[in-house]
Amino acid sequence: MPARARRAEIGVVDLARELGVSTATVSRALNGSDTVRPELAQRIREHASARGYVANRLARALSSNSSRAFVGFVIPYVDTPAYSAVAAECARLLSADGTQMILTITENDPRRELTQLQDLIATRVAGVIVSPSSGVLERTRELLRGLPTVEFHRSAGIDAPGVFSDDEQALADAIGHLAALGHRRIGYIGQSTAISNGAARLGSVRRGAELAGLDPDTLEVRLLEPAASNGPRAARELFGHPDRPTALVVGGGTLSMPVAREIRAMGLRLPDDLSLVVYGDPSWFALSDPPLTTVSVHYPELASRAARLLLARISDGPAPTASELVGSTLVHGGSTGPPPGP
Amino acid sequence: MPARARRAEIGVVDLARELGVSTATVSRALNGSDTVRPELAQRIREHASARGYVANRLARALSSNSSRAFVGFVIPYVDTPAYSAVAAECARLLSADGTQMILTITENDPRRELTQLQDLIATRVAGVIVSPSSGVLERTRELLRGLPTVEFHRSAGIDAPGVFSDDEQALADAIGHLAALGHRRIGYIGQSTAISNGAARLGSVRRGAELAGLDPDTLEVRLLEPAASNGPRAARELFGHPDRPTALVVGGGTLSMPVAREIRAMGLRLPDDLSLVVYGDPSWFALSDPPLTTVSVHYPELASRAARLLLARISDGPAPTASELVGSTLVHGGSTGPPPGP
DNA sequence: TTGAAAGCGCTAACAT
DNA sequence: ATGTTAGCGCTTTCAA
Repeated sequence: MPARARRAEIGVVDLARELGVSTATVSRALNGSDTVRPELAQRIREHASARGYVANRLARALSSNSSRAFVGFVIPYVDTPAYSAVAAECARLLSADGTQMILTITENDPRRELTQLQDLIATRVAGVIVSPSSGVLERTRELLRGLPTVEFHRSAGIDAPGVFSDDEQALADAIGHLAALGHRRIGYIGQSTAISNGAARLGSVRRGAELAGLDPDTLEVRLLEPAASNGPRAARELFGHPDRPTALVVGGGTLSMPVAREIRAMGLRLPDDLSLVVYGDPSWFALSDPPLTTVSVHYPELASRAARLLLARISDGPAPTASELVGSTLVHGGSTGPPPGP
Repeated sequence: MPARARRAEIGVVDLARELGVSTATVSRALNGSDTVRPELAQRIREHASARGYVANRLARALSSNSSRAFVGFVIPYVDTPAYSAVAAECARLLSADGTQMILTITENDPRRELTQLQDLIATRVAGVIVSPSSGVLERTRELLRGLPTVEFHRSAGIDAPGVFSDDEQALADAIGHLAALGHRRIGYIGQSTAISNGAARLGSVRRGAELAGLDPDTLEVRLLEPAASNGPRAARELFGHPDRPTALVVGGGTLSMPVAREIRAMGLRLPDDLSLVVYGDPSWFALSDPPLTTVSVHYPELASRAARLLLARISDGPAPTASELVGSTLVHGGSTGPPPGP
């Protein structure tokens, strides 16, 4: 017969005792069940709030075996607008729903991703919003299939609904724009095709080239894992010699800033020596002189859709099953112009 | 006699039954208690992992009335490096400790801040890392006092240890640098003194002026709530006319980018028309031409100290009580030079 | 409409 | 070193 530690906080039993009702009635009143006499319910709620009662979310979630107390938010990084903007908006919307958001950063490491997902399941999260790593493990896929899941930015190839940026048009526009200016040798630095959107974006760029009457095979392509240090190296490879392309399109949010910095550090003038199109949030590239032409992704829109999708999935209603696309747009800065004359 | 829903997952009782031991022994083995015969413990752990057992964190936290399952991370915004870099590092370190981080965004709204804190307490978080809003409510302070708390960036005036950027030297250096270049009329756009570090930074700037032999009262100061839209307005007020200061120091991470953009939009050339010093992470200002001189804050260092401080506070050892300061440094870009000639 | 009591899955006090 | 059992604080079934 254990003698547990003192109980500082007040709980349903206290309320019940103080009001001369049962804990069941208290619980029902506090959860807005309609089987409690309205006047009683009112009295209970008032007393609870007067006593400063706050329900223990752990106990609540453990008891009602399924609850929406927590959701997991699993992303590779958070210190880039592609993720931080989405994290902010999701935290906002979920908080309004009374759901707490557990943030985990995979650093694009599949093993960490798996571990974190297991831990989230151990917390009995109602669902997860996830932007998968580039090498999702099979076991991770299985776990995700057993959980209300919403993907964003990247897909792990499970059949969960997701929210993705549709860059096809904007990337094709970018190539078309460069071709119209007279560029014939165009470089592309993008994400590895191991990442779902890496493949899609490369496809869009190639299609854009075709539409513009260029042979897609003449594109000078570098596909990278989305780590900051990879971008600059690719930039030096492509542009570190006189016989270089006259234009560059960067197809990844994490790559854009480092590549742009490297280009700048190499002393190439925009757009005189090189025309540059980056990817992401144009406001981050507005300080550049000239401001950079950007494939602009609408992160807040993407975020609110992702959050809404998850909320719908973990609610009682019909679960949405279709993915959603948010179109990006080409925003003209001043970093593109005619190719340098011979 | 309730007949609850099916139990899909396996639990300690299953393991105990299958191995012919008690649940207590299973629990002890799994938690690395030294009172279990090593060989048995080993067998239990192997069996558990073979059966894919994952402990229910909710039950664990509820039972052992105090646990380190969760901590809260309460910040005004997350889509700016000052917060996202810290969030990333804390998530990393806490995750390594097996602690899950619940992210909440206050949007600098004191009422939301209070609600979120109450919800975190309801989840029985082991502690919170918090960057308070500008108008922390008294009730919020009380709650924080009852919780292992670590502050960063800003202080709510409770006596919790915290990690802060010490900008005194760097800001004084900035003013000194400008004065040495010949500037006599210097503008300062900073955060409201309602925010702890707003007051500190203003003090540093004034002291820097004194040291440089300038009258601090000649500084042209605008103190703002840290919302993105306030910066540009202040910039226009200070520089939207011919009789303007010749230099500007911005003393806030959220203000720097918008102010710099506005300066640029106003057509002022750096450093010919105006010398500019911003605040934050220099890599975000490196794209500018010239790169901006920056009071550079060491966010990752700050973050790892905050996480470590919280981990120490919620551990058994002696609780750290002292705040830590991380010095910032003035990083010279090319945005500062002599004042324009008459 | 309300109450009694059985869990949710785990940990820990006490006994052996 | 191991087992028994009483909780953690809530929700929910069943009975009244």
